[in-house]
Amino acid sequence: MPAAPYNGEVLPFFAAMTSTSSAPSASNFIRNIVDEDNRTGKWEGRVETRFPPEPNGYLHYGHAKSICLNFGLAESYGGVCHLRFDDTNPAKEDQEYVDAIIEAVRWLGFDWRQHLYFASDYFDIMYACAESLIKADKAYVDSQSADEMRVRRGTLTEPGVDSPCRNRGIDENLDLFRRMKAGEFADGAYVLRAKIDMASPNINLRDPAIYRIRRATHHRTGDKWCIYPMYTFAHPIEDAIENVTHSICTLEFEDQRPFYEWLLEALADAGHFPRPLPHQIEFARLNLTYVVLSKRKLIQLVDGAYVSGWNDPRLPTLSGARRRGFTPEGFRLFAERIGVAKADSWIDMSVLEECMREHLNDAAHRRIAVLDPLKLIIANYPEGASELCQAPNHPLKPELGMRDIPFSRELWIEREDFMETPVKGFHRLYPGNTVRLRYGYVVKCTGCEKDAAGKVTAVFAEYFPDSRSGTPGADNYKTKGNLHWVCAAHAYTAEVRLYDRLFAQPHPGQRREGDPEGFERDFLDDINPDSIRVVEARLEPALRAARAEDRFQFERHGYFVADRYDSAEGAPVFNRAIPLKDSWAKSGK
RNA sequence: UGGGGAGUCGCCAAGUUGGUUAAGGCACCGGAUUUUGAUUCCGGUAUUCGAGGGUUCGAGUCCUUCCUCCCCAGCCA
Repeated sequence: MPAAPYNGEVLPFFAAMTSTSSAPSASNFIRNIVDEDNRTGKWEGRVETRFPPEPNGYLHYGHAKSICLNFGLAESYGGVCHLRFDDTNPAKEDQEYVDAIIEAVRWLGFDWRQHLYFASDYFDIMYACAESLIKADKAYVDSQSADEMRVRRGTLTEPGVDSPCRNRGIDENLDLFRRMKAGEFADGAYVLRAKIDMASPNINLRDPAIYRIRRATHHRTGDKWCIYPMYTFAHPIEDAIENVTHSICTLEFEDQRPFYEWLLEALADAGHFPRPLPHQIEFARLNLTYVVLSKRKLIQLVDGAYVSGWNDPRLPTLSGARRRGFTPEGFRLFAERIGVAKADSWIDMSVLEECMREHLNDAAHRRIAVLDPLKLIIANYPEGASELCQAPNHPLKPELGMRDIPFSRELWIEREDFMETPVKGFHRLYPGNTVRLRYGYVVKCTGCEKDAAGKVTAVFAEYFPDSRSGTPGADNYKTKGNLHWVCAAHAYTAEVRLYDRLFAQPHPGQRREGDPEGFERDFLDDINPDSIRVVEARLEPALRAARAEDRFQFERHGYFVADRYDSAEGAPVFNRAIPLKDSWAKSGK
């Protein structure tokens, strides 16, 4: 069914929307942990997760995996998932991103109910936590420069050495920290550090910095603060404040978990938080072929104008996906299908594409579009005459009704559906062959007309008046070919963008066989030069009424969506989300 | 060479305290239906769990040695 513009309602859960999947959630290590917690009663049955983006960029496919994981987990255990903005670094963040992130998560169909939070709302509590750490002699103010700190941190194989400030007295630490807050010192002059163990084999435990002086206007707190907590310190506190039970993050934070636990234990000892404390669990982030997901590379693509912007349909951003015609249901299916584990893995882009097809096949109304028009003239059809043929909106769902398609003497057919001298196995139009014009008549090709350059300019055929679809005579005709067409006199001519994968290589920028030793390949060199093709297509008249974001299957072509930005009332333009599978093309013709 | 993780079919991924023939999905290959060369539907596809030793009546699951890959030395998240 055509998608209505988003109206603020939460989409029903995927399982209820499609007939293609009702598989229960597969078992995974996180669900096992939750099951075990429920068995022991650790959280008294409560499941509370959170999706905690930093508002410093646009969400991409990788975030979709995390969103589906966190919200999906809460959903299936009757819990809640918070949407929390981890806005602890004012230098990088902006309201523009929080708006875009909210829109994207909502688009995916998830509901955080009243649980919309900002780390910046906790700055007072975080500050209080820092003071109590100092009072417990578990934090100190360091006056070393960043360089000095780096040098004394040691290396992967050598222990670090204590800072000269490590044994500063509690009162002095408290005084300095308060003055840091009061704005008495320049940026970088001091930093608050947790006091743990400079010789720890885990570098994250070598007295990590937890508060820094940073004069920058925060998008929410303005200039109220000149000191800001570091992620390391802020995140566990955010989880604890919100009573999060399972704090799910990606693998690179594994080494951070000991600190997460050290901090929360210390704060629980000081009476800030009750036990049990939130449990950090790490999973492998999404890696997808034929695309890049790193923020740095996405920025290069946008800034370098390799794409039209953050919502370019070829970009793996969620705003791009939406514009492309990908669907929330498709993403949920995808998340379910790829699973969750700790092993680094690469998912092939075709898996995502197939998920989109699966949902779209179920949801999209069928329409007819000729993307590369070639004139077909039915010589024995009365000139000036026309009639209406009927076609189902969805062959698998007769209840969705039919629509009328005009038919007359001159039609547009797909250029690739005609061959003057057919290759073997070709059963479309060629001189002497008979095919059915879908929903219309059976027609016999009689020849074609060519221009001086030898290019076919028109194809001729004769129709069988008693072969019309839906009439008794239709059954007397058997054809292998079954072509789509659009009446030339009634066609709606519109721009259609045919998108393809952004990169031509599964691993953009990765060294390939044959590359000279030491050669550094630039991922930009692997951009697919044909990732977009714009055509002027001839569409069946009904398509003129399509509204922004309406999705269709253009029969024999693929799934398309009316562009949400460039479509005007009565004048939609379309984007191809994904082509249909084509075993004929795949066979090499 | 310090620490933390991971290695089960082409790609993902289940595999409870060791117990008959190693889930499932995708892809792929057959075949059936089909007015989309689509969809749908059947059927097939790991004597083997990174490699080698060992324990055991029995090991993907326990022990051991080794190999490979990923992450960590921001006052980023």
